[in-house]
Amino acid sequence: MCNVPLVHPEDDLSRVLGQMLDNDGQSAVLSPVKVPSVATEVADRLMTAVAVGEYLPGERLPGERELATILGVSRATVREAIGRLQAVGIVEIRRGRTGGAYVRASWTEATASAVRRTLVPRWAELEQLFDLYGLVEGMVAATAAQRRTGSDLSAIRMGLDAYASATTLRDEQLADRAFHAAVVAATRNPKIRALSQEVLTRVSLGFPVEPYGEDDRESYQRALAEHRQMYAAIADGDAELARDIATRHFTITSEIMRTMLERSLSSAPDS
Amino acid sequence: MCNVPLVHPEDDLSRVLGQMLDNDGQSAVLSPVKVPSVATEVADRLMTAVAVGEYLPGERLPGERELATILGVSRATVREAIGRLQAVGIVEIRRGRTGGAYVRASWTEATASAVRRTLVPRWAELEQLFDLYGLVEGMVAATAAQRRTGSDLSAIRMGLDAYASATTLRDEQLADRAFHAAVVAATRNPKIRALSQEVLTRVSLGFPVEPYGEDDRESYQRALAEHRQMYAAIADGDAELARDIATRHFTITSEIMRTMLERSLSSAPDS
DNA sequence: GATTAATGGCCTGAGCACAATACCTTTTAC
DNA sequence: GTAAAAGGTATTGTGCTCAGGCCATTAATC
Repeated sequence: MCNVPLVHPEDDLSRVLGQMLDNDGQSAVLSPVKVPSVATEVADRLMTAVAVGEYLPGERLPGERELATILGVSRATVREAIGRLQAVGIVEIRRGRTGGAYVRASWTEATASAVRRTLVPRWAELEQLFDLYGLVEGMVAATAAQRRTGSDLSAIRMGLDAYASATTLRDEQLADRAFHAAVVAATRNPKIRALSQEVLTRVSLGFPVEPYGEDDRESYQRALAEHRQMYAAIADGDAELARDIATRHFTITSEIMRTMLERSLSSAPDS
Repeated sequence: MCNVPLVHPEDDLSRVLGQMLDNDGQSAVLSPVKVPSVATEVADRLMTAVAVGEYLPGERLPGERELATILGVSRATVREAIGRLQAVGIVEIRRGRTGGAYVRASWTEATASAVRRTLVPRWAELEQLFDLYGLVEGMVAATAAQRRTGSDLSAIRMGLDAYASATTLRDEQLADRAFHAAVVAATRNPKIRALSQEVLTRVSLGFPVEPYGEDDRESYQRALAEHRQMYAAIADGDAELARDIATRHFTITSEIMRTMLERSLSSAPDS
């Protein structure tokens, strides 16, 4: 009654950013309001989880009931969200005792179809996002180089070593995440971390786009080399070098997206 | 039936960013879902408009019916949103023929109260946002320096000249907006513009925080000098210089916020 | 000074998304 | 073969939002 908050008191103060990142850079202030449904929000979260590698191909998402509890929504809403991931080919749903939503592992026609339906209409927008992604990650790396403490550095080092010694795809992926997480943490600003993760999600559109392609040794070697360079630059406190390396490094994502797009177009370029 | 989009097809692809920028940088993927109401979204839009200078102190926002039409929501929703801005002291509502929601011009107790209720509980978060703001604007300036075309440069020049020759507060403000808008446009990426504007809004929390303080010549001179330096750096294509200048320049905002906070605390530090 | 127009303030009813809950069906572990 | 665990389905209630009309207030206009 006497404590009406400006927006949301605790949970939500910056969601507007999303709204604006959508409609190009136009002043969206006077454009029609569009509030996402809860189901859409949940679908976004799950996509993000997959994109970030929280759930790897072949792994199972939490059950519907569990997700409903965790997310604080009804099971019907979770079902609708999962249904969208299924429709788009991100997960495959199995019934029965060991059932659930499993992240799709390999490239199927359903995946290709999903790629066509999502990447093609958005490609122009994605080009802008790739650009932004590189810039933001460059900013992150440069800031990390300037601010990293000794413990930050050792955390990054651990991620690097783990990545270098990874044998399985899973280890590789985990180490990659740990490395980048450590770099972002070295900026010592949680908001930067949030920005970085969000831009990644927007860029990847829900597909696992980290260099986890099936046994792609070339990408791995390149990523490893760039990780090493990035570590060195951050250790030296060379912000500009770190920025350059990071900006280049994260073009991997856009290249993967490009590859996916081309593959989907060549496989069955119909509707 | 066969075209289920990943998230939203057209209107909404990045809103999640907001959600995540809120909850620190924690992995918000498994946290409870919170979808904003339409009323909250509208309140955010209006706050943004005021923060960005779309409506200056003393000016009137569009009428309830008009806003409802423009935003595509019901009048009841607009009313609720405006009610929040009023409760928080951003606007003052007048009735009758020339009535409407007027942006509060001067420092009132209601403003002080609003500041206490919004700034104080969020100060730690705001410090992080100030930091992010400077980094992002530095990134913008550096990118602009690298990519600006001749026409970009002349647009920036126009904004600079207009700012230098501004006599009224209104002119000053408009020129400042034009200058910064031109710089952002020079990055040639609408997504960058969206990011910049959003971070500004989050930082300013709905208060007009640009250096439009009542006849503050000192701030004006400083801003003018920094604008000149920034223009020169961008014209020279000196990305690093532009970055440094911009990062410093945008500390003005955080300083103004700091001043507001101190003023509100000294005036009536009760609830 | 009376009229009129423009505005905010208020109310009602319909529609819809979501939550809560129970129950059914399928599949697998034991 | 049975029980457990998971997805599939249906029902009901609630709160938010919209649409629309009407009232109250103020100021411009005649």
